Amino acid sequence: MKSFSSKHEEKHYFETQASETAYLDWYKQQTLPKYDMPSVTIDNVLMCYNKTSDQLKLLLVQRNTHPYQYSWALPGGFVKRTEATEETCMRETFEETGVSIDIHNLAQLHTFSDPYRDPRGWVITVSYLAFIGEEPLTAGDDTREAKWFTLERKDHHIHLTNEDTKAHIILDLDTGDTLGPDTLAFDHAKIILTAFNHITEKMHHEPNVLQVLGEDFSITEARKVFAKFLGISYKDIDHSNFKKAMLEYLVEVGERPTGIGRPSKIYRLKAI
Amino acid sequence: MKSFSSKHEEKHYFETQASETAYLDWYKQQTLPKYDMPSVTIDNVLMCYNKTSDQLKLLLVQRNTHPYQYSWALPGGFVKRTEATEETCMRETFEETGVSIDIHNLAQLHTFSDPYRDPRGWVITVSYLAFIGEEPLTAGDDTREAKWFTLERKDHHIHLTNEDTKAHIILDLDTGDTLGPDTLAFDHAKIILTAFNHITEKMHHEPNVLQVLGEDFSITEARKVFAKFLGISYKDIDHSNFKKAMLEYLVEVGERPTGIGRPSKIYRLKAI
DNA sequence: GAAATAGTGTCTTTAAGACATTATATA
DNA sequence: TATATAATGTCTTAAAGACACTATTTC
Repeated sequence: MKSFSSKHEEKHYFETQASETAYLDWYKQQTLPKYDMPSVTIDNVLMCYNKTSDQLKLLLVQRNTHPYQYSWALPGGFVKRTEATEETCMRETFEETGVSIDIHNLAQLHTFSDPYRDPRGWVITVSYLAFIGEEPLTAGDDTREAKWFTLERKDHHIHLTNEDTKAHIILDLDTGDTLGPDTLAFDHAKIILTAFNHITEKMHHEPNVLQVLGEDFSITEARKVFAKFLGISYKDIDHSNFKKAMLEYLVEVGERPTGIGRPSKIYRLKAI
Repeated sequence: MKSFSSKHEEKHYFETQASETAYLDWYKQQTLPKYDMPSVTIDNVLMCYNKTSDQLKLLLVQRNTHPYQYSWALPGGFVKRTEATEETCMRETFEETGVSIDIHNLAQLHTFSDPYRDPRGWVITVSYLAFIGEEPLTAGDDTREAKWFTLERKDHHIHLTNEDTKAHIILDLDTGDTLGPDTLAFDHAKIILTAFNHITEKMHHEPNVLQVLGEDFSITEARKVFAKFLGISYKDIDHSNFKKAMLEYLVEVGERPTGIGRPSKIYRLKAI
């Protein structure tokens, strides 16, 4: 075994002279100076759409402990040692809604790192956006109080409302402020607005939002989803022009009776 | 002072009954279960453009220790307890190039979190993109061996070359593989490609890349920068059409003789 | 047939692109 | 005046949008 006259010489030897394998073996045996490290979490903006009620939905979880007791928060949680953040997002989403999300349907939004964004300490969060095709009947176990909120854009505000709990949260689209009677925990208002703007900007060229409609959907259903993000009536989106623009991203897969009226053709998002 | 019959009861009291201030005071006194926490770093894709040589430049630092000894890496470093990642990026960039970057000229790209992306342990990195208007004569202190690489797009490859060290790195734009004689450390090839694609996709609608030209620049200079990212000659970008499209984002601020030929008008990026 | 819903076709306006012309400098 | 460089103008083509019309269903 090699011997060294000083710790510094040993370090220099392994870092620059030894093989990489030898270096890594040595490195793992060292007691490292304890740097301050942050906790890392993910937060997921999880959306779905209810065709029957024509409502866009966002999942929120009510906090029953400090900090932000009684505020609403995005589903999320701590990243584990062996996970990429995408995997954390999928795991947490499954744990809280029972819904499995394909990794390709997950979009990373932004990493929020204000060192004081969590009053308990240093927590950095990576935010994600996911769409699911159906509203699960029960979102999460009862203890965590996960609820689907209806998301409505009106003027320069986003309204988040939940019938069960009578909760009502209002976000200002321009300033990012929370105005409603109820509140969002941490910087989750910022995350939700980031997600909303992300979708609204990109949907015309990458209409992944339509995943909220499930596998198959009609042009009119797609118009309804778009209208939610634009804060207008779906009738203000011209069927013909919309179809012309969207057809680039869709494949026709059949036809479906629509109750009264002419049956609608049904489409599917093209695989990218 | 309040007393509790069990630790659990105490926890429950502070989390749900006490005031938030009381909760936080209590929380900070607790010895917390040591969760595994990652180190968090930033990596900065720092670009500039040399008008004289018409070359796009990217800053890389050669590693002289394991792991990835002798490979080239993006400038970056560990996030400190009191910093947002943007601040870390600005600090590290200043330390390594002497250049101060305005926070508004920093764009967050993506957070890379593969738990095994660093052979030494768990390191999550937040990547940034920054443009600086001038190529500093000396990039960083000598010990860290920071060098400006010329970035050239040819066919489906990106060539990174440095004259001093004769280093040459080739990246495949389609697969993301590193092909050249020299190599990039960690997943930095992926980060550079993310940055390159980010710029190329967005420059027509948000021409922040033009910050590499400094405050004031001509239409032709802007065409030359765009051409670098498209891998074509600037003459293949029609002056008239390009100006028509860009004028939306520019303000005319004067005129400048160009040596031979008609003087060019000079422009500045509109403040958003 | 009336009402409801969806799909198709046409015309207008606007933006994108190709290309030709004009303007201002230097040698 | 020739040449280099940059700016401007015109024409063509393609995309975006407004609007009218046709098709298929239920009551």
